[in-house]
Amino acid sequence: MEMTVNARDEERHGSLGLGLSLSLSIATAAPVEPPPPAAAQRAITIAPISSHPAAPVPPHPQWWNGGAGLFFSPASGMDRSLERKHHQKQQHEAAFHSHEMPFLRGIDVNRAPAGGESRTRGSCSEDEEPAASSPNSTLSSLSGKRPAATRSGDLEGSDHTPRAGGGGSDDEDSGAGGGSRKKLRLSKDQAVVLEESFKEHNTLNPKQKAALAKQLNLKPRQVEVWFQNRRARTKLKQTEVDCEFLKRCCDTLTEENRRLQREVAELRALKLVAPHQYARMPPPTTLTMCPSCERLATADDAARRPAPTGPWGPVPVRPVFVDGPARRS
DNA sequence: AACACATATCGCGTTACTTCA
DNA sequence: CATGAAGTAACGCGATATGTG
Repeated sequence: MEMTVNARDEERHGSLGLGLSLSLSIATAAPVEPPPPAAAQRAITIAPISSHPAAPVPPHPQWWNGGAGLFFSPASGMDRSLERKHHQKQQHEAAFHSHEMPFLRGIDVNRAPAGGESRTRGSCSEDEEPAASSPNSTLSSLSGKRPAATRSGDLEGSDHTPRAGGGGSDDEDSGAGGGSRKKLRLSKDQAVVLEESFKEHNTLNPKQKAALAKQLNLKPRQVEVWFQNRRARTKLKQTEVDCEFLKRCCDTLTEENRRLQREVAELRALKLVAPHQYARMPPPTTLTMCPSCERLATADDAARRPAPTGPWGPVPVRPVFVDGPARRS
């Protein structure tokens, strides 16, 4: 899906959160490419953002609905740097005040950590905590299928995947071209704790990261990676939801366009057949723009439609992806 | 103050591995 | 059992922010 490219642009420019540009001409409503079938198959919980204010919504990219137009305020107008600062400050404060994460209590899924790690990107103090094994995790294949990536630090060479032949101290063997990307499967308990943490805040400050890693007997880097992937998943799901939503918007506008075209044709015909009558008629259809929702509407619409949420009818509500861990049925 | 550099973190795209139908 | 698809941990890279000399 090309949306990822747009999503990156969107992020870089920090303007439109949709990562999709819906260019709709009234005359020619551009068809929106349907999402891949996989997107439709996945179970996606859609919660209207306006009707469920208490529902979990993506933390800082805040959407608000402006009718047919979707608006995006990146963290209440903050740019990315400010947003990050703000977020970090928020989290530091949270860490200070709560001092511990309630969901971390009673989690002892792994055994005691053993050994350290080396990192390419410098040594973060909390990252230098002892690494841990994950006995509850499913161990990946122990035979390397390809040379380890060039990133010598991180999880490569870590000891969280014990070797078949015992040992399992430092897996430097992975670095010298013969290693593999050792992928552990997080245990259910670990995943649950991470999910709980993610629900509270989708980014972690170093303290939280370290605490979480310690509690789960994971490396801080693993926690970091998990959160990064989790954010990516959330964004992907939201993009899929957005795609569906925009498709529906497109369909609606296309139908509206057809209706207006028909109306124009009828009026033209009427003008040809009975010009006198036509002259006495009030202006047939006035295309106006709703000031609040920026929706094109006709005078007929205004008279005809009830206005529960907007001057000219219900305002389309952008669905927000409310997610849990993705699980296959 | 301006600059260079190191470090940390992020998003994104990708890869490789695991799990399951 | 083999296989393909889906899920996901981990990686590489570039961008950005921050701290330090």
